[in-house]
Amino acid sequence: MAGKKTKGKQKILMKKIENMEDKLSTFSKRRSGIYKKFNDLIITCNAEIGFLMFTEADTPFSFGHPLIETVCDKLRNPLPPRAKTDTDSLADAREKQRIDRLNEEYENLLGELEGERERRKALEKLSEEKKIEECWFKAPVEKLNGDEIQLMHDTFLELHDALCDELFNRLSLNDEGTSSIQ
Amino acid sequence: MAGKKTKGKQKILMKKIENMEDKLSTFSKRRSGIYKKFNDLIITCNAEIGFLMFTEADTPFSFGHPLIETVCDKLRNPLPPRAKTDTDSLADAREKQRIDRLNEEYENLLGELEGERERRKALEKLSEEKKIEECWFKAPVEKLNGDEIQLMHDTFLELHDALCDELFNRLSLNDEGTSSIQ
DNA sequence: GAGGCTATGCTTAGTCA
DNA sequence: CTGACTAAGCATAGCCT
Repeated sequence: MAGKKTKGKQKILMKKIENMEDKLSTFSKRRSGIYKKFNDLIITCNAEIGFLMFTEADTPFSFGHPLIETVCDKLRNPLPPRAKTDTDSLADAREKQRIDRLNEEYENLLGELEGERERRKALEKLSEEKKIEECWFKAPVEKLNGDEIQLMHDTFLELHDALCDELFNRLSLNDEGTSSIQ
Repeated sequence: MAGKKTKGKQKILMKKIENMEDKLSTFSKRRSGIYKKFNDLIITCNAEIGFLMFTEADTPFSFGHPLIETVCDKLRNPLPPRAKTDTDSLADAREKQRIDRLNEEYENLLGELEGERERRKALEKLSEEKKIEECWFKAPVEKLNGDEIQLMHDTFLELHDALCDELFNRLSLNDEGTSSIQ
């Protein structure tokens, strides 16, 4: 065989993807990839994660383990800072590490705050337009037992089919040329 | 040449890493990797991201887009100003002062952030109550408008991802025959 | 759009500094 | 912890269905 079947993964320039279809595809695939990495960290390092994301169109996505609220609550009640620990050089070393961490956290917190404001604005907008969004899927999937998770999965597939049918019907009626469904 | 220089990346079982040093190393590296992926999504797809994570020891890490430049620089240059010179008592004294100042600012920032969070959560709750009343999977799909159905569809994909991940993880764990999730 | 495939770019475990 | 390096595991862009 001379030619190869596909070009394989090609290098992509780090810039905004203008083509809408490419962008949606990339977004979806990469989001899945990130979620998988979240799971890895949760399992291997026992981490707790809260994640919120909005697309250009303000479509919300979230991920939380355990419940996203639990993670957020932790931010409100940080561990009491150690007042003093100047026992030995080892303690000093720890202090230094702590500065780095605190610095990093402080910078990130600034971003977090800014992000939080943006998100609130987005939510307000959604709320006004009565566009209810992500709620139930924030349920702690991790806490379900095997049967429940299977049932949920099955139910999902059913509903997904129903949605696809509905979408298909509407697209058929509306034809194309207007805003398409993602 | 007979032997190879390193073993390269070896497959890692999806289970909790017990060795503390390995765990810290893995955590740090993977966290960086995830941040990089955040950046990719932000740039290519213009996404807005808020991320919060706690280690077992409740060490906080966060990431937030807008105001991202600061965060990104921080990722690439952990600590620009000070070199990693060895211990100097004068420097140590300053470090300690810095801790207090940072802590103070940190607390202030937390307060602000909490306010924003409070408002956002209130909004989220409003949205949630409205939808969680009825079993979501019984919702009459036909009665949703275009935007709602699109949103619902996306949300299902979210759940599906979560479910698949969960199933996958449980299968992986079962294969290993060890402990439960987390 | 989702799902599957393939080739290739990207990430990272292991190791040392 | 941070950084660097290598090799191999993984993720994914481009295609196709």
